[in-house]
Amino acid sequence: MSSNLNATAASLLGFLYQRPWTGWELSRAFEESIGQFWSITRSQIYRELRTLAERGLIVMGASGVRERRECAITPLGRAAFLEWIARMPGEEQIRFPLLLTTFFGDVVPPERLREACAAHRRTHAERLAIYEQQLPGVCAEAPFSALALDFGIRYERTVLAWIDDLPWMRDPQS
Amino acid sequence: MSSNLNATAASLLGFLYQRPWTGWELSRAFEESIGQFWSITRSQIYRELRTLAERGLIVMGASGVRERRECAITPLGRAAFLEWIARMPGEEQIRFPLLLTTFFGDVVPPERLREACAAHRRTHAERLAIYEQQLPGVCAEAPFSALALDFGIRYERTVLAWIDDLPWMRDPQS
DNA sequence: GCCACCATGTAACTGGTTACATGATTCG
DNA sequence: CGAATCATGTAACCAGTTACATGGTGGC
Repeated sequence: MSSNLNATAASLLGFLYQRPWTGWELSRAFEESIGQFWSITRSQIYRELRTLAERGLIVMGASGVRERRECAITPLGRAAFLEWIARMPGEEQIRFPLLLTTFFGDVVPPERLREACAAHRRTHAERLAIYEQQLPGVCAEAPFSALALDFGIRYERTVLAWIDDLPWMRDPQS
Repeated sequence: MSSNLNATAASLLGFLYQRPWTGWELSRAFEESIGQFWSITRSQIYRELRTLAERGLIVMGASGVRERRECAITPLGRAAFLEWIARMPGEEQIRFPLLLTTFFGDVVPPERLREACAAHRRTHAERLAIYEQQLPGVCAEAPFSALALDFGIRYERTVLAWIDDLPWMRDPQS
């Protein structure tokens, strides 16, 4: 078969594997689960859903209220997903602007470095708190998701520790 | 001014800030330094260099041997870079296929999970070793780069620890 | 002097983001 | 009932990737 799925389309199939969803619901589901490590925008979701439908991997129901349409996976779609998910996953890809700021830090005013790091620290601390709060529930209900969530927790802790150890975040005056 | 630089173009200016480079050299420089956390391909480099030249932020020298052209930053380019680098950096973005595999792991044959994790473990261990070997030199020569490298080291250790704690990597038989 | 490999670049395609439009719902 | 907000989707643009072309260089 060698279904030419891209990872974004495939992960949509992953959700659809369990039950039908609308585009909007999929968007929310991503945001609330794997979104931090596989982010996609709504526009992309709708586009991929369209092409999945064209290829017969899903079927789209009739428009309900407000153009809302449920998408359901087909047997062909199930087969394509199972094939995709069992393949060797590619390398991760990270784009971390704060690391660019650090890398070129010798031309950045130290006060800006401190501000930027402090701001990032806050959002990472918040995310960590949310993850930790979610963990017990997810562990009980979706053990595989919990393993991904565990990565998130470890990742956020790593980022926080790194920020805290930056020279301009430790010295009272740098 | 509000120079509309994207992060990729801006980081090229960051290298050019110090001295002239050719496109090829920039590509190597990225790979060997920040590439893991801000990867760009050669095609992109050439395209961005062209538009930077059109906007007067760099000048491109005459073709030397084999079409090779040195690019040099202009005063306008310097100003644009300084402005860009002092702005608040955006959120990081991660796309980690192995996490998708894990997230949807309940439909993946355990043996495949083990293989995939083992393969990733190897490449992450290799990267960690390289980073650790580079650290002393970088610390001495480019302290800001060393801080970014330190993030890389912490990150790789986190990934390795996470993989090692996955249930299918610990149990003798899962 | 030929073969393999390294260096240099472009073009076309695919995927991701931003901006916009508009129809339901809710709440004061 | 009017304003604010939530839900739903499209279109256009921009960034990133893949595939290709071709000219030097170095080793045998």
